[in-house]
Amino acid sequence: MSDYRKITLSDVATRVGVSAITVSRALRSPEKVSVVVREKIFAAVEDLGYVPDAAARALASSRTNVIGVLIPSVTNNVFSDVLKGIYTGIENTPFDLQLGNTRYSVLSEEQLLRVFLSQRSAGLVVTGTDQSGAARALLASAPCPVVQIMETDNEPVDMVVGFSHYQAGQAATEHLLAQGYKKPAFIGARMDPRTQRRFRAFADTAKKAGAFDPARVATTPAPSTVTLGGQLFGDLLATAPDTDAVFCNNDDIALGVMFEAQRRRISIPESLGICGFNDLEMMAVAEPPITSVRTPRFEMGQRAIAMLIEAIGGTPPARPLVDIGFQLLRRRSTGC
Amino acid sequence: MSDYRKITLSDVATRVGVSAITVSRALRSPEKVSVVVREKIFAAVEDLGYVPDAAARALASSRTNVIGVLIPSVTNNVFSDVLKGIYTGIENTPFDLQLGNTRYSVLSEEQLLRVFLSQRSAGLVVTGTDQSGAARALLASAPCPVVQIMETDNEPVDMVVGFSHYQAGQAATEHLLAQGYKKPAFIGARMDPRTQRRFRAFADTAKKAGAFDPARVATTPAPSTVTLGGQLFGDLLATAPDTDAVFCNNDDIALGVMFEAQRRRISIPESLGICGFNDLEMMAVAEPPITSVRTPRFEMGQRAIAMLIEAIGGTPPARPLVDIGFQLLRRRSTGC
DNA sequence: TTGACAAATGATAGCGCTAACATTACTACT
DNA sequence: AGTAGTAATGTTAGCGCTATCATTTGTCAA
Repeated sequence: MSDYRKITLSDVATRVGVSAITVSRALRSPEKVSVVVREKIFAAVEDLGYVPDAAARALASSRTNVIGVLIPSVTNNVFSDVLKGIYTGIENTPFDLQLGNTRYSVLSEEQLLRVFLSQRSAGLVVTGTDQSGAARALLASAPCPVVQIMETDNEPVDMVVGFSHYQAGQAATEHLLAQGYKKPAFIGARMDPRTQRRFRAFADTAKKAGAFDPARVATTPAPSTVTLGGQLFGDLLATAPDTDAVFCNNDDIALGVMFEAQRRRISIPESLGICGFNDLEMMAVAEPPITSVRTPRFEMGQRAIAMLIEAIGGTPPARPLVDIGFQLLRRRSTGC
Repeated sequence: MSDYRKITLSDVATRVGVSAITVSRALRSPEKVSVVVREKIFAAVEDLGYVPDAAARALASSRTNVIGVLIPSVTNNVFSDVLKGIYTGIENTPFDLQLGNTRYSVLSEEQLLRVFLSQRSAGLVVTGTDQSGAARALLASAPCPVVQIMETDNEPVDMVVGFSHYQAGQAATEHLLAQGYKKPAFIGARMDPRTQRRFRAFADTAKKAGAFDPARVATTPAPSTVTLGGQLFGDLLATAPDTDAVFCNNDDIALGVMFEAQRRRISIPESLGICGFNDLEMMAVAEPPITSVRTPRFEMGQRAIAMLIEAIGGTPPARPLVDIGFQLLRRRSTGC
């Protein structure tokens, strides 16, 4: 690779005996080049191992094949599942991904957005609908399609794929109440906007049933872990020992609650009902299996990219708002 | 953004009253520009909201700020922890990340490598040391620094940050034997090269103690999940019901084994010892807590990027081979 | 056969930046 | 004051590709 000269368009052109622009056309819009020439060009490309220079193309055409993706965390299970869907969605397309980690900061998000826009991204995927004012303005006037993912509770800028976190929280809470639990609690970590909507749903629904007590709410801004779930459950029992059910922020928290309950010999589901969120794969096989709300994370990523690519191609989807739904999975941890 | 003309270097230059190249220098190597001019330039950049065009820079300098990262999976916990380290490592550096998902295929890996090399990546991070012959050749003659991560068992191409999976497997197996287990089993999914090295260590170590029985090995090429752990454990008990300990491929499998054992009322650690691998956060708080081998995944990513950036800067680290070690965490699941 | 028109190909310029060399401004010393 | 030497800035050209417009070739009807 050291004394290796880069193979360029004109190398291919010379080899075939045509001009560089014809090679460019053969690669970009093959239908504009005669079949004979086209095939000779493809053969030469293969032969020489020509790989187009993305930077040169971007500069010349002032377009890129880069889709910018803004997510708040690279480690969180939720987003890695969404990412997997996104990666699957761009497979066998000419698009590349550029990931931006906002770390749950609207300011980082705004800054990354500026970078992506200045680099003429072909499209953008952003998480949630709670951007800063400036960021929303940037998105609204972005020269490329934008998909917001994760939630449908707010008004989207362009397209959106998600589900209603409020409705999901409501469904979970109603389930706990329907199972006969009288004193439900909420445990939440990393109270991001979506978690907050779920909490609001919990509070509203419990209130309506006369079962809401602010003492039965344990939250923290720290990122959620199984350990933290156990600790918050401990805190909760200290202030509200009569708690008989917990709606957890997510499944990590729920697992922590389960382990801590087992440690304290609190019987699940008799003395304690547990409901998680996201339905991680292990929830179904835990002992006992844990009730959770399944969120179609992989599909969300896939759909988002599919819509984006369609829109980049010039045919924006008829329905720019996709509610991908959720599903309450009733399991033994809530007496099912 | 629609009828918005891109702000370029010469816009800034005109504003300040210098030539474009001076602005370029002020941004690239500030020490070559007088303080007075430099500050005026910075002010103008801020003022106009100038953002350099990465494509133009790449084309002109035939260098990029893109570090290519090749990992076999975007969802696996192990790699998402490594990724987190990598992301942390490039924070506040001028570098961007481009992720390539090889999906455990050496062919995909080779292809992605070609793309990254043709796009003049500033540096490369690749997973493992088991590339295809062609890929190894590409890496060996790559015009940029390369860091291999995850394992130190093989000869690296350039730099490497990892640990010995063989030694880790040995330590785990010796621990099971030392705890008095006589009939240890191995359960593994997604038998990638690193898992295979751990298995080889298990087999060698058990053999040496006269405790190896091929009937007590359950593996599958499918990706590991908690559910799969439970199933493989069931299979294992069907063929080797006298198994008294399990060394698991990873913690997901170990959790599955634990839940399945609980379901079958097999007491842990009395009738069954369980040892996992990776030490996911929840292992310490599971009930019972599960013995595992802690692997410094975050640190591995961080160190890898730090070394790479040093090398890109022209000062390759003195020791290009970093064994970052591992740690056996003895917990109740093996009677500790 | 010729003209009209479409299809196929080519020539030219320029995207925004930096490498390489050229020039000018400044400093220090004889 | 003059000169060498360095620091600061400028000029020119070109990275590899594509947009735009120009030209050539091919096709078909009259």
